[in-house]
Amino acid sequence: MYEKLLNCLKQIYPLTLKQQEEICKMFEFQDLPRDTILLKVGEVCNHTHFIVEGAARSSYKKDNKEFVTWLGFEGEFVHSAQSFLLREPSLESIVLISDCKLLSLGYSNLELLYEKDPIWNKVGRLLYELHYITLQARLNSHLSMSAAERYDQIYLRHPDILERVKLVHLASYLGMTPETLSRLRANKEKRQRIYGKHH
Amino acid sequence: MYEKLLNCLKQIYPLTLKQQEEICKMFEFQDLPRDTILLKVGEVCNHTHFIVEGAARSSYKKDNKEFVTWLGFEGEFVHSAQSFLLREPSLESIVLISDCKLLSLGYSNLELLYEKDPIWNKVGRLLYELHYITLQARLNSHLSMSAAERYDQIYLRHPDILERVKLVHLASYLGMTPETLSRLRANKEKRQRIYGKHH
DNA sequence: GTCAAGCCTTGATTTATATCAAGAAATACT
DNA sequence: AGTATTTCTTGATATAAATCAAGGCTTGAC
Repeated sequence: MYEKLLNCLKQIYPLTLKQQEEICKMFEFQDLPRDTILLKVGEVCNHTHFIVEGAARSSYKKDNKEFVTWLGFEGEFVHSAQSFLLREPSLESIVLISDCKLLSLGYSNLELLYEKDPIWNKVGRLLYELHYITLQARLNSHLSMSAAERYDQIYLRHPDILERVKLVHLASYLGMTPETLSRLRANKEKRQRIYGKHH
Repeated sequence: MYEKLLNCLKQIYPLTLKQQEEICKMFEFQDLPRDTILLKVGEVCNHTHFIVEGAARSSYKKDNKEFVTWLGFEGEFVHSAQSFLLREPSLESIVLISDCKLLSLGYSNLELLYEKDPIWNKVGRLLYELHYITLQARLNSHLSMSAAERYDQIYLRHPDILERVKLVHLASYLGMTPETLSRLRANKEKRQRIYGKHH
């Protein structure tokens, strides 16, 4: 149960057995059905959830439209960074896309960890550094890529996502309408041939 | 000279006098003219620069077009996160927009700090957490806002930017062409009146 | 198996923004 | 000061993607 979590953390930084034990004690296991709402807009996010199995999405609404800010899968942490870290009402909600096994860490438990052993500040720092780099790449894809390029990129890197996430949500995550995504999917082969000529 | 740096850090986390001294020793002062290239694409970013005075931009090229990923001013740190943290060739370049006074911290000196006192891991973590939240807000503005809304937002929050940054670069930073930004600027009052009716 | 609900696709049309092009302002250069 | 270069504005046109609208699949419920 805790293996995946420990693997994830050990990839960031080597941990002693004692440290591994220490951190596992802080997490609480949850087995939740699909469509469970982990966090609502306006609530303060009090947990970060490590996804052992399943998938989740973060999103917010504006003008009655849903905007997906994040899609998370096995081996990743979910929370509203803005709410969890700044201790303010969340601007986004978090909902399970499929049945999930989660390991959840409360904010106060995380604070205890930070106080107990400085190693956790280091792990936290490294985790956030990586998240930042990932997010920057995503922002760049919006600055300099077309809808088709963004679709092709995710198709290449995470083909599995397409099957696990509803079209509407993937479209929103990629910053386009479901209709556009549907058409891109249908035209895939055609585009591929055209690109081939140039590159 | 070091005041601004220390103020910035102390706002993140309180520092003892000893710690303040310790960190200041690690920074090197630089007074550089506008258009100085701090980092080229393909080089490994070996410093993070704290801007004491002046402004800088990060950007990359694609299809001969420049995309501005970041604009930085007094009181902020500049570096290519991807290159500095992952120790790889940078995907973006960093150029000074105006004459700048910088306090620059080498990667190896930062590592020394991290080893010397665990407090710096905490400070680093908090800094990156904040950066992450800021970047997420920027991504959201691309997911759910129109070009006009993005312009109006920066106009409200950082009206000074408009005067300090060339139109081309601000446009790129906001994810639009210079022509579009120019027109938005010209239409500002007209839009304001229309918004007024609805909100 | 049939019906209903939700999800995806496809087509026609509209719209925001990009592109292309030329001229006007501003800035820097000698 | 006067010219050259860069930067900004404005207009005309093109285009990617959104919106509107309808129909066809899936999936699940009874």
